[in-house]
Amino acid sequence: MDSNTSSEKREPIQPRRAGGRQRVAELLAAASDLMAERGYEATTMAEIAARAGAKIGSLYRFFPNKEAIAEALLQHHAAIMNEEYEALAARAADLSPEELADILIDLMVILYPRVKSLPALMDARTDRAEIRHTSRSRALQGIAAALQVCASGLDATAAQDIAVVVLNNMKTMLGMVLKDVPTTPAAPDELRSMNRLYLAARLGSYQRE
Amino acid sequence: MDSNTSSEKREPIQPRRAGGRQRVAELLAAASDLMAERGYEATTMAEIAARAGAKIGSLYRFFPNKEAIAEALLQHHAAIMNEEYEALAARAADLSPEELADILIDLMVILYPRVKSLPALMDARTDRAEIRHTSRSRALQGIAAALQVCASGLDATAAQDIAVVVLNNMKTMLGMVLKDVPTTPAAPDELRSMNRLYLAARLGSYQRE
DNA sequence: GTATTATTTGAGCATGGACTCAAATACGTC
DNA sequence: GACGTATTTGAGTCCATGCTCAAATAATAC
Repeated sequence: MDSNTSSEKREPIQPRRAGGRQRVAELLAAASDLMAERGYEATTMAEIAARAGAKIGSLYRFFPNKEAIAEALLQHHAAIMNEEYEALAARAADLSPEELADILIDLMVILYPRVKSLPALMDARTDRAEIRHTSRSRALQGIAAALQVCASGLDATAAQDIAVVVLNNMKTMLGMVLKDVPTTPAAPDELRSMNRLYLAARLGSYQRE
Repeated sequence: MDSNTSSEKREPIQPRRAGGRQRVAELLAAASDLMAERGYEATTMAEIAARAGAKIGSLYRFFPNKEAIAEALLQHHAAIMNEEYEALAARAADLSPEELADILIDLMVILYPRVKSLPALMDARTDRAEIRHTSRSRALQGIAAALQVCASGLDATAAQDIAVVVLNNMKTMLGMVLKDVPTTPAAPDELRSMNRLYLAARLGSYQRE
């Protein structure tokens, strides 16, 4: 219906002074917190500015629109996740399936403080399908890689399939811990044990040592 | 900030003619479909009316506000779920843990066509926490009951804990089937086998026969 | 100190969407 | 067919929120 008829997608202005860089950081932090609390849609631009101690105009100086904030946050999250999954693959070699299972199941919980708005952004019903898919793929890839390192001989396809299931377990655990979802006290342990049982069964046959 | 100062919460007008009852049904069906597609927030009252072939004024005759639609839908869903879980408990007695696992894992998928908007309504970030919690509890209770029937001797607390995990597996399966989430083709089978493994391990010891 | 440029400010615009209401119309009943 | 009531209609109100912009202010360079 429209397209790039005239107004080019005005690209974000980069801060050029220390103060500006700090503002950007504060704005992103405020946005991340708010979106984690209320969700993407329910978080207003005015609120973001207010929580960062800035005025709405400052917010729009550095971010052309709300989407841009989401993108910046996802970008940031992606970097952190990459890092973390690489670290995991590095030490997965000398882990038993059970140990790997226990590490994975808590991984999102441990990462959470650094990527608070990730769940809100992944759930949001905007476009942005692309970057969301990328983020998810990266996680799956990271998990699959760790699985393959742990169970050498496991083929890539199976690793992907298992990763999908394990990623869901990780998300479930995060939900339980955040009390997004009311849970019985022992439920996390149940989840942990299911995850362990599953990976032991699925990776057990490939285990060297 | 406000409270019930004056305007009583005008209670919904009940249709008094056949035409009215049909309208209500059409409106609810349209709302359910749209909310399933777009989510609660993103679904507008105008769209709901339009899809039902009605005008906005008709919609507001039978539903005082958007929340009321959500409530009516959840009410409806609750009834269906109750029914289904009772039926399950009735036949759980002569099922092996593995069989029960396989039935449960697909239960949401099978139920889905009749409760399309349930996920959207459970995810929505409105108040309504109460009714949402009720809905979830009912599901957990239903699952726990089936587990206890299948594994007589399983105590109620453990049944609840296991139910929490199984319910999450059910939701995950629904997500996979609906392609809410991109998945490898074999991932559903992985999930199924994990669920079976888990319930077999957890309920196996109690099994009679 | 003066010029230049980055940053801040906040009133205000534009849009969309929840919700209202008085008048018109359809239905049912006698 | 006339009356009463249920239902329909849709233009219009209100308000929240994303976003704009010209003017003020602060930082930096010389």
